[in-house]
Amino acid sequence: MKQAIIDLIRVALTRLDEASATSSAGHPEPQVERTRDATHGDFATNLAMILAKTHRSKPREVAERLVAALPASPLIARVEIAGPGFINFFLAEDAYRQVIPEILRAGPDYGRSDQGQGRRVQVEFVSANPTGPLHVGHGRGAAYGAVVADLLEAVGFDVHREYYVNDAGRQMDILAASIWLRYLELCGEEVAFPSNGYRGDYVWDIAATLHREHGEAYRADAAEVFAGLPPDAGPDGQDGGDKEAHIDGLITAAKRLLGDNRYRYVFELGLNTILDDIREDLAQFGVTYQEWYSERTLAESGAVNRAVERLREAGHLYEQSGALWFRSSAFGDAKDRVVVRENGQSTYFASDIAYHLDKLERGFERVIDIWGADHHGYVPRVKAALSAMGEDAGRLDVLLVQFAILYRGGEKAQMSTRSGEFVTLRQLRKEVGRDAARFFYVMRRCEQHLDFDLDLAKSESSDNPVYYVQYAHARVCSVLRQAAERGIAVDPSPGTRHLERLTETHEMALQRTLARYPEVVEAAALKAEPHQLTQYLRELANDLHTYYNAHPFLVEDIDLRDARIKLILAVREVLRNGLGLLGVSAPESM
RNA sequence: GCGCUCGUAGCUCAGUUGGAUAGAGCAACGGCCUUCUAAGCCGUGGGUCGCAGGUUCGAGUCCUGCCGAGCGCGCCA
Repeated sequence: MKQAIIDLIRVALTRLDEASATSSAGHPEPQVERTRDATHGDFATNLAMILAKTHRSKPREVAERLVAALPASPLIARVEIAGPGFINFFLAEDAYRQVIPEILRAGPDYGRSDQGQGRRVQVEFVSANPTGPLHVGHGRGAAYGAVVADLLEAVGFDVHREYYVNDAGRQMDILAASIWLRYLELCGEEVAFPSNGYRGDYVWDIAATLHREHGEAYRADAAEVFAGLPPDAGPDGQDGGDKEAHIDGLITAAKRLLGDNRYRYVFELGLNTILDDIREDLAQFGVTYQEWYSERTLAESGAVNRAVERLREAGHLYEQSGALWFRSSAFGDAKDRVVVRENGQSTYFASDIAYHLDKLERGFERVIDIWGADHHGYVPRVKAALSAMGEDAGRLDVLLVQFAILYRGGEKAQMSTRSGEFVTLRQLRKEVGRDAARFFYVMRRCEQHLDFDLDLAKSESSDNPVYYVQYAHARVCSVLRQAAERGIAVDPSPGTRHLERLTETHEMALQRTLARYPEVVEAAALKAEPHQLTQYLRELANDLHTYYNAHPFLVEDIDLRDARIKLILAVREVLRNGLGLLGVSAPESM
């Protein structure tokens, strides 16, 4: 509908150009927007005020000429010039009545478009290290990424969802060592567990699996393990020890005492157990991927070396005190960064460069990374690397998701401060359910800290936005059940018969809201702002509830009744489609 | 110290890329169930858009400087 108005304005512009014989070159794309205020009509454009500058005439005069040049359209009831020079369009009532048959005809496809024209977009999200279960912070990235991906798909992009598995780094070695030490404890060894090790129960579980399946085949003498290690630091870093050196020593000892094969086995057991857990956790959260991309394969395939070589050939590397540095400061980063360490190992950053190069080489037109906001400092260096290799860093968008802070009973509940462990995503799902978790996570702009009120998410009241929207859907279903019980025929066909009977203010408002849905989906997708959709669904639900309270639908007047049933069928379709994009269920009764 | 993000009603947040009189939801107060689910609806009150300048027809939105909050600033991942 918006597009139709833009087209009308374009015609008016060319007519004006022909009349005045001025060059038509360089007309800006007419900006048409929904009005905030119904007294300003349905759509408005500020075009006259923009043109007034170059035409050196008064905005209102330009507006008058534009309006005079507008072709007639059955969609438009009237056009007004208002304020400093706005042109306001009032749609004909018939224009809105087209929306119901359009929705009923399109069904699940209403709101979808081919705007993306099948262009390939990658969305990489969550990508948490497989060193433990996902916590509530990852949950927000998961929900947000999943919805952004689904939105992009809905508007016609070919979306590739990817999880980058950090299966190669030191953290994984620490996990393997942690598992092994717990295993040794199960074997009866006395172990001073390192302050830097992973302490969660899941480490015990994996150790127990190892012990159950392999008995004492992986056992070593604890005294031998800890022999000659630099001392550990205390839990809070006091006592003067070096916890990093200590744990590195433990890893080396584990590799030496177990040998390559057995160490590898422990390592893989930990990785696979946790990855399976993450995969299952996300699947139950309604989050799935096209690809789980292994960091290890990146190194093994030589991609990391190739990326480093490309930087070297481009002349952006230099050596200093034994390490190889990338001159990222020449590309907008705050300082230069090491890509290959003094000990010959490449850094995590080097893998990241290779990974992002690989993304672009795979042919994605746009690459979207969704990171926790604590990683924001890495954005400039990754973009710098792409630029330095001659790639277009503009193809990469990094969206930073702020933390979610859980509240219970008005108190922060995010951390159990004792163990320093986060609440897991699984616990959250168990407590508030998948629907509430999905909805709450995407309710706010991603740059905004999220206050996640657990009590509210669980409450069965209109205060709870999830229930509010879901109830609107259930309510329509309930009315339809009533109709069936009373033997009233429901015709879901997309015809326009009797729709002219919809004249109440509530009915016009509802149709207006329904007509807006495709615009909301498009904006939410292109701007990666799922909260626009949650916001919209609350509005639509509100319109429905208001209507419900004001007018009975199943009235004696058959024509009016049929029209009203079609209207609420359309509402149900849009609620269902919108909730579907959010990964939230649309229950038929509550 | 430097960088990124944020600052809008008592609370949680929107604000259509610079537009018209800044909006919702909670919370507070007052109404509406013999009628399709009251898990709902209607009404009332509530604002120096952190502060100060600047840009222009027009600023919550853009620029500068302060103030405040969060997060970063490793040859860690």
